[in-house]
Amino acid sequence: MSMDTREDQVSGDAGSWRHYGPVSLPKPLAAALDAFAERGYDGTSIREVAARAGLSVPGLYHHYPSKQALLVSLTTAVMNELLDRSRRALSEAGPTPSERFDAVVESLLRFHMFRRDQAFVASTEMRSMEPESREAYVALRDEQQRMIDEIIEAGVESGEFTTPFPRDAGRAVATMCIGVADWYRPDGMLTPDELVERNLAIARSAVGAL
Amino acid sequence: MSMDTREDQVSGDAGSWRHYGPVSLPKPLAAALDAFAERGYDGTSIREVAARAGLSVPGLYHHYPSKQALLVSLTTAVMNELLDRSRRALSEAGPTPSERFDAVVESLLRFHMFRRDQAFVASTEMRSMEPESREAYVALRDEQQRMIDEIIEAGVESGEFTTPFPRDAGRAVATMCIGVADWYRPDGMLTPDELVERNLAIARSAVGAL
DNA sequence: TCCAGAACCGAGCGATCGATCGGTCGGTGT
DNA sequence: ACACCGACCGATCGATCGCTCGGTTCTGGA
Repeated sequence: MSMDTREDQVSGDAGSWRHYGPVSLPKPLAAALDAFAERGYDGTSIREVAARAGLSVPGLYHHYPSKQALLVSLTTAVMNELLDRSRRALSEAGPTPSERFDAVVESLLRFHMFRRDQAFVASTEMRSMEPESREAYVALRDEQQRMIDEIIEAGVESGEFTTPFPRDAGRAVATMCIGVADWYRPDGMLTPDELVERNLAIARSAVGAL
Repeated sequence: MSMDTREDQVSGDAGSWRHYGPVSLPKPLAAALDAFAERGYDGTSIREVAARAGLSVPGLYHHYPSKQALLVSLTTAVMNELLDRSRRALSEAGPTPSERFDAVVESLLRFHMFRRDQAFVASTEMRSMEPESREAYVALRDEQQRMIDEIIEAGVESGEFTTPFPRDAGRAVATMCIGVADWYRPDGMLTPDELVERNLAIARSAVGAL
């Protein structure tokens, strides 16, 4: 199927950071994602993943050396895509903190809608990851948080944001965006665009945007 | 130890809704709580729980009929205490939506700080609960959400809150409060009172409180 | 003093877990 | 023609899972 060697880790969509195609993950990873999202990492057997991938158990182990490797590949791909999209959103945004804030928050919101399962699995199964992989994941997560915090601080300095508690507001905004993965349903009453508009407005008021 | 028959489910603290004593859970439940918080429900063996409780496996099964019963008792106790404290906070609060909003949000914030592990386990292990128990849990959760939503709606009607999206703001506020359990650490730099003050201010601005 | 019942335990049940062994099979290069 | 390799699988490994059987020990009331 693939004409090149490495296409595993990256689900890289080269289009706009706003556009989300279907998931585009190797079949075993997609199977693991579905199973982990439904039953959790420890609640999912390697046999279940193999069956969903249309493989035997040894067939699955031919592609991935362990159950843990499935989880690590999954979470790594998730965080890389999230950071990549956030950076692209920032690079297209205007120079003011307000514009940059809107860009990152919108990117975060959209990601947690359209990559809901991946984001959910990654954040809930952090504790199932071995220390080394978990630290790498946390580092990427912190990087995302830092992006938000720095923009908010810049906005407070420039006077565009009036919050007396920039750090706490930053955490609240990130929590709200990540929380989208907990409740968003594609068949909900509001369109993604409407949800982005509303939650972005709430995020703005949380930092005291004028 | 206990002078009466039933003291299991309820950890009821009769004092102020603001005051939190130590956890006060039967030893097996406390053991299950610690283990579930660390490794998750499926990642925890019944032997691990028994060992932490200072019991043999049959000794543990003498008190609780199944692993699932441990989880159900735990989550039921959590939600009952949360709702009880929220209702007491409301009953002590003034009549205006602003006062009532502050009371529920402060109660939610404090609960997720001082009952961090219980709240965390309850919300993350929802999917490990059998349908019947999960529905009961979700019902209590929805009741808590409804408390917030109704207050916000009343505040919008009275003109005290200016948010154009009351439902979305309500979800954002609840998400922020519940998210406290994800990051709060007792040895953090800010005191619980400071964190309540800051996050309450953020919650107020999320609903457009004047 | 006796005993009923609560509280507990060592041993082990069948089932399932993650992982592996020793292969088969089809396609590719020479 | 033949060696080779990636892709895959049936069978099974030892370990561990949730749970139970058949007991023993502890304790308070009659």
